[in-house]
Amino acid sequence: MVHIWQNHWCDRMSEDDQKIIGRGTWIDKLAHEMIEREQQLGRSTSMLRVESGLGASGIPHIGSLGDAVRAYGVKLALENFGYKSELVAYSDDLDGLRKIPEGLPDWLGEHIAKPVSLIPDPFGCHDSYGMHMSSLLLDGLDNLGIKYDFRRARDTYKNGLLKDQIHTILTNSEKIGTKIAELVGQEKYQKYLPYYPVCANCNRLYTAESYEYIPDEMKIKYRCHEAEIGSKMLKGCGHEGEADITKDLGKLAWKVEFAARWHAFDIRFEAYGKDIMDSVRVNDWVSDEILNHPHPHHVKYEMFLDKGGKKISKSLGNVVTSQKWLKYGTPKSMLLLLYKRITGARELGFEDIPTLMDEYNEIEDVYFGKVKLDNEAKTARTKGLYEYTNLLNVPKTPSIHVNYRLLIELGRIFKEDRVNRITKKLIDYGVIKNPDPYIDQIIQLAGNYADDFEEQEIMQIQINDATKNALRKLVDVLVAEKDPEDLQNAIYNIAKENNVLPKDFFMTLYQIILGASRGPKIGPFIMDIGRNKVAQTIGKYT
RNA sequence: GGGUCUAUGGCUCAGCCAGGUAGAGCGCAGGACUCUUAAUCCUGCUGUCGUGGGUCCGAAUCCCACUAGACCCGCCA
Repeated sequence: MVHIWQNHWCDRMSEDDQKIIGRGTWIDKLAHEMIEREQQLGRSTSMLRVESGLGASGIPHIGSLGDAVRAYGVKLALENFGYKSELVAYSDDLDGLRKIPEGLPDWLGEHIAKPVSLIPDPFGCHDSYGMHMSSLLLDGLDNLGIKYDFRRARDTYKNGLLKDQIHTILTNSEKIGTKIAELVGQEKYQKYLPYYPVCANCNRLYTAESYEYIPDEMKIKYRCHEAEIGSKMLKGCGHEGEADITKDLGKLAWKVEFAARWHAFDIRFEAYGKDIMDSVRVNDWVSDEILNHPHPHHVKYEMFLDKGGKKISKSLGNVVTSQKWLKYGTPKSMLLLLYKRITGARELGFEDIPTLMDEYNEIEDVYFGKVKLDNEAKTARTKGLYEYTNLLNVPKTPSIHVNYRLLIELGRIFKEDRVNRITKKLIDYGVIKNPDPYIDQIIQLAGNYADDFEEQEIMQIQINDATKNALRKLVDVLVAEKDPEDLQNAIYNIAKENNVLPKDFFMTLYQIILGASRGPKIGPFIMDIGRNKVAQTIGKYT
């Protein structure tokens, strides 16, 4: 009966031409749309380049990483459809430093408004502040196995790669200024040129105001005066100068810069966060109408928010970074997070790691056919998600699955010699058959999680005289030579003999030994820790 | 002023972006591990899917309106 209906539905679905595109994920759909659009535009499809911008002004959080990871996913999908593609990772290291990120030294204050690539690295390991921040992000990408073509704003401008675009934009500045006001209501570019030179005297960016462009010489006239950065007024140095747009340092304003880059690098796809939606609208127009380069295909995504629903700020210190994530979760758990979906607001925290770790195992089971889903399209999509999570390079055999939450629980209990003890427990439980290097790794990760996110059960241990007597008896038993299998019973009997409710006695023991109100079966557990050691601990309470 | 997202069990959320049986964790109830307490495991319970319309054979899912909350833009990048 049911089958007949399902066939009926399937017929319907195929009549509606619901063919699965690529591997059935949003990534494939996006790549497909993109290819169709390029064909309609009649542009060459010999190289479909995708881009991701990397902020370089603060500690890169998982959102910045997500932009690049997802762009890479699109690249993979394009290749899967038979096209050549590459990912350009572009570091905005000519952006000026606007405020000192939390936790970084105060002396950065004197570098406010300077391009981050001209500020010394506070950590002392890279050529500049900007390069340090970019490197953190690139390191994150490397850890995930993502390949990219790295480019820097500083080199791009210094080598004059954008000079033609800058020239065209500046000679059309009036038209652009009017359009910006019309599109987003921002009027300043009706007065000023959308180009910020770096002041040759004081190295500052936003204080140098450009007031005239000399097309024949490709030079900008500017004066360095006071400007408002954030909520603070910043004094300019009063310098007046000329900047050569083909080689001197300076940069286009964001409202027009993407367009210049898209044209110069021939970019066909770039995702963006909703915070720069307006800039993208303007840039699309500039790209289409001023530079005659049909703008790249886009997809908009929501920001990652912290658990309180606040925007994760790049300049705040305490955020979810890929480096911290990998302390608790595998690279694949992070890729799964980023490839699962792109739409929707997301409140994100480390507490999502356990779910993702286990979810990876679930989709792996689907991929290898161990678990069947009812719906064909969903099966395809889930398999596709698994493939992208493995960057289209799937393992030949499934990994050994151990529930991550179980490992966290065990991690809270076993702190010393953790890997060996937990492995032994897992074998006792029948979860695994033999020790395994991969499982060792997961135990480490879950152990780190247990250590850093221990739920602090603040409780007062109340011990009455009867309990104290019982505890003393127990210590006697523990230090004596005794057959371990009797221990569970012995504890139970000691409680009863001393008129203590077994339930309460066990709880007291957990509180003393674990600092928690519950725990594993206590007899074997005490044997695991060592009788003498437990006797000592209990002794302190008698 | 402009824009986006969110609303699903007691709690936290997944499912929605490619419509086809309403899901998970926590919690709660019962059971298994020779006995009593707990880890763990198994089973079960908890739903007018924010409101009102629309499309469809079929809507948590797509469209429109509304309500409530959050966020982004209107400095700058």
